[in-house]
Amino acid sequence: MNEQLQPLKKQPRAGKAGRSGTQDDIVYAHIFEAILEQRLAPGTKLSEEALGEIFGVSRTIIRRALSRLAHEGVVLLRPNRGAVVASPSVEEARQVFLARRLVERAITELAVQHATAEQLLELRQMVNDERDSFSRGDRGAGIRLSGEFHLKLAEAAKNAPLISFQRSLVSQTSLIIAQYESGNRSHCSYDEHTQLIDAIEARDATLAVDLMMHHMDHIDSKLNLDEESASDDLHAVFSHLLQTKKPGRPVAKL
Amino acid sequence: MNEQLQPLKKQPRAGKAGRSGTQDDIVYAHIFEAILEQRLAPGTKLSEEALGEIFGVSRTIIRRALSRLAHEGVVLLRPNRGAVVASPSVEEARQVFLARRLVERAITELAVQHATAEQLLELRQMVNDERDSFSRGDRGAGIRLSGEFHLKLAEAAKNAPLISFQRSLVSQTSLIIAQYESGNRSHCSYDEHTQLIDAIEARDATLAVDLMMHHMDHIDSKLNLDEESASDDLHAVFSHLLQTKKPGRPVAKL
DNA sequence: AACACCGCGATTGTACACAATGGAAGGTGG
DNA sequence: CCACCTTCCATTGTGTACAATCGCGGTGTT
Repeated sequence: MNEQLQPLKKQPRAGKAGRSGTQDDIVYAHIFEAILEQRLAPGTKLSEEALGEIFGVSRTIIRRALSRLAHEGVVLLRPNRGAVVASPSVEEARQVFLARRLVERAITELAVQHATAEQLLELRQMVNDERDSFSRGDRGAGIRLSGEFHLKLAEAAKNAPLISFQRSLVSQTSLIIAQYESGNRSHCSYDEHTQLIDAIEARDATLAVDLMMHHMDHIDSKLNLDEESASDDLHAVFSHLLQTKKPGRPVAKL
Repeated sequence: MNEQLQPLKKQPRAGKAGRSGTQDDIVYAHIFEAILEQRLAPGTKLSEEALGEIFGVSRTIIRRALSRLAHEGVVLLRPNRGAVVASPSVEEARQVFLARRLVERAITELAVQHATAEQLLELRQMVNDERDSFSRGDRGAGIRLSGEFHLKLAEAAKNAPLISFQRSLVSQTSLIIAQYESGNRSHCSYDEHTQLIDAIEARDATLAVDLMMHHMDHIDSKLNLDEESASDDLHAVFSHLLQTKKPGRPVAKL
């Protein structure tokens, strides 16, 4: 029953002993990462007790983490029925992408105004990491890092509500990509990220926004959202019916 | 020690007794309302035990409600120090308003496309309620209803992420208005709301967006955010220092 | 007299025990 | 043989007890 995932009990805590409040974040981060890297498939049931045992904490902590994940839209919390990894429908995916275009445009404009040299440097570093995991063939990490790039960009926009919203949107986008990505093409071409940074550094708002919008187009076009999504869509439809303890075994009968 | 606030124990619950899952929402809604109607001043400490006694539920429920309020930005959750009513700084207020302009523009455009006749009717009804509480002199309810109008409009836009974001923004805006509103002028002139509905019903996107942007301007202009906010700002700065058990008594010495 | 240290009280953080809900399997009647 | 109902079990929802942490006041020392 226990897959090994991460044995991580509470670590010895190299730093201050007082910050016990980090346990939530550890659990949250690990589940989040697992979902984005598709080690947890959409529709998988997230039992509180099982997770508690895995991470070595009580259900209280797990529950908080799940609640937070639910608020960001990557986990679906059904009353009295437990939590499952969200499986966004095509319509939900469309809504997320619409909202993202909106937010990304605003963030880009603001980043052109406010981004510091240091932040631009950090952004370039992230693109490097991204390229590394791509060449390493680590698809999951690639998706995650690509998301973190957009989140970092949001921070450069210096608007707290937008950052928070962007975090939620990026999370859901990553989930959607993991679920719907068509080919083996790269998810977020890091070239585009580099060009974007250049435009921002040049303080060219028009160009930057333009690049960002094209970037969004490219992400869209890599997904099977439009018509041909029948197969994946079907999977999404059924995935929340199977109480998939053991993913990969097709239980539903056609 | 016990101010009377709301004696409300758990109400007899006209409906089913089984749906105890609503308790969260009840507590959440009441605290939220109390904050928006300024019965709870910014900076007021929200003790879990006290709230639990007031509402007749255990700390577990209170904690969830507070966590949710914190996520929406109307409550500040300090680790090991408890929760206080948020007191947005001028800078934070600016960021919220910037984000709102963005979102309101998008929502308006989408509402023009998607609003149904029924939704428009509901919106008109809400404006009526708003006018009523204004004429009744119930400022708190007015602020709340005005916020609910904008939230309802977001629902007409039919985009779940935007609705969720708008809820958070409206909450924070209401708090900001409660904290910074200058005169006794009406917060959200319901005339503008009516005109907005008309424009949406006429499917005139340009006009509707224009009206909405002017509406935002008017809200801005009623606040003391710009320069003269010294006094209120000072209050905001100190308010999170006083552990105000008994609000209304100025403890800090100028 | 002022600073620093130590212990105390109050409040939050965590874990656990019990109650309640929902689904599933088994039994019975048509 | 199928459908419906009943019973049971697994899992979540809630309350509460205990432990940890933080701020505060007293006391001793320089």
